[in-house]
Amino acid sequence: MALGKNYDGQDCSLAKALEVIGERWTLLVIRDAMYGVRRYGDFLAHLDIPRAVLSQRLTALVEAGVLARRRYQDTPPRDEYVLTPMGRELWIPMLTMAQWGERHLADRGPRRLFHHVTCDTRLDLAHCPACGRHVPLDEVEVRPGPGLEGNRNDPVSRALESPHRMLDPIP
Amino acid sequence: MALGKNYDGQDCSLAKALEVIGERWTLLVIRDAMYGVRRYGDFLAHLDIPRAVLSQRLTALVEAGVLARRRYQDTPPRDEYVLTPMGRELWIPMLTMAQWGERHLADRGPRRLFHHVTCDTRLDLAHCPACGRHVPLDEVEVRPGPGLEGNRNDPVSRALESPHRMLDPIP
DNA sequence: CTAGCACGGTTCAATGAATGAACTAAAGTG
DNA sequence: CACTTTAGTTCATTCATTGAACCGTGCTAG
Repeated sequence: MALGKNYDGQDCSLAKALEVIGERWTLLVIRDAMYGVRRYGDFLAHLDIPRAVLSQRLTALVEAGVLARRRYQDTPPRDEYVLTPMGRELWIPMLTMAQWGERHLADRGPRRLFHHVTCDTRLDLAHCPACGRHVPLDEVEVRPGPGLEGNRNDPVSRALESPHRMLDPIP
Repeated sequence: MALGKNYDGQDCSLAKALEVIGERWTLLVIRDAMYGVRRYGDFLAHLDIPRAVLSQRLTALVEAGVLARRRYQDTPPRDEYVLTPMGRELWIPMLTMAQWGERHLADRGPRRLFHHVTCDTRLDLAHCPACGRHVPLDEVEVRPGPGLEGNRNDPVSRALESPHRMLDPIP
């Protein structure tokens, strides 16, 4: 196996998934895309990621089919990165992973609460505990939780200090 | 931020979780522990991982509370690595991630099928679709799926060619 | 009693990836 | 025309991963 991101001999779907989303920074880029971040500069400011790494990750995610690059204005020509349906489906692993972190690594309580907007129920796992239905990403709202530090001042952090519908663009 | 595994400014539970489970190889080590792998040599043979990296990951996971190191015989003294309750809870993010990989990256169908042993239902997501209950790891059985290549010959790969109860030690 | 072996590591040089600062380029604005 | 905004690229340095070799403990067979 070469150095780097592949797990060639593994014959395992988890390993295949990790070849796409397992690199450093990648899942945080996708998390931001789920929050509605679409522009290079917004990712950059919210993640504190080296520019070269962000470029590489965005390109790789577009190639993998997780993000799509889309022209949103012509003068000047500007592209944005939005989640594909395949990318949106990462919502469930991401939520369950974040909730695991919340249970075991957050000493001050949850930082963000995810609610099913159609019934206002707080989510746990992938099914809405109230209505039993599977909850798609665009029916979810994030709200600040008691554990949030709020020590950041970029546009994304500020937008997430109030309830925010997932996938809605950041102002 | 230093180079490496931390995401210091993030104030996010997903980032905190990724500091523990986001490094290269780490989730595959945990996957193997869920299959019942416990010994250094078995991890080594199944993962094709450099020895130094495996040592570092096992030590880090023990420090983080995901694995516990336990003496299982005294002559000669031998330790094994087993999942803690905190580690077992990673089951749900791992399953959902693997199923995402299966849906989008496996061209030949699923490699492994996960069934709820109490009702024999194939699992999708974290709730058993038949009985509606949340499915804990020790009620799950893995079975080979049609997409499995079966080109490996270490003890773990061989054990997983027939149905195997999760967490049961590898023979 | 001793040579060999199994297991669970550590050490080390080489290679590749991440980092952060500086630079580039295209296009619009005052 | 100078300046800004956005979205990158380039590059030297630092750090992590790799794979091969080595180490140490305590059996085990002759």
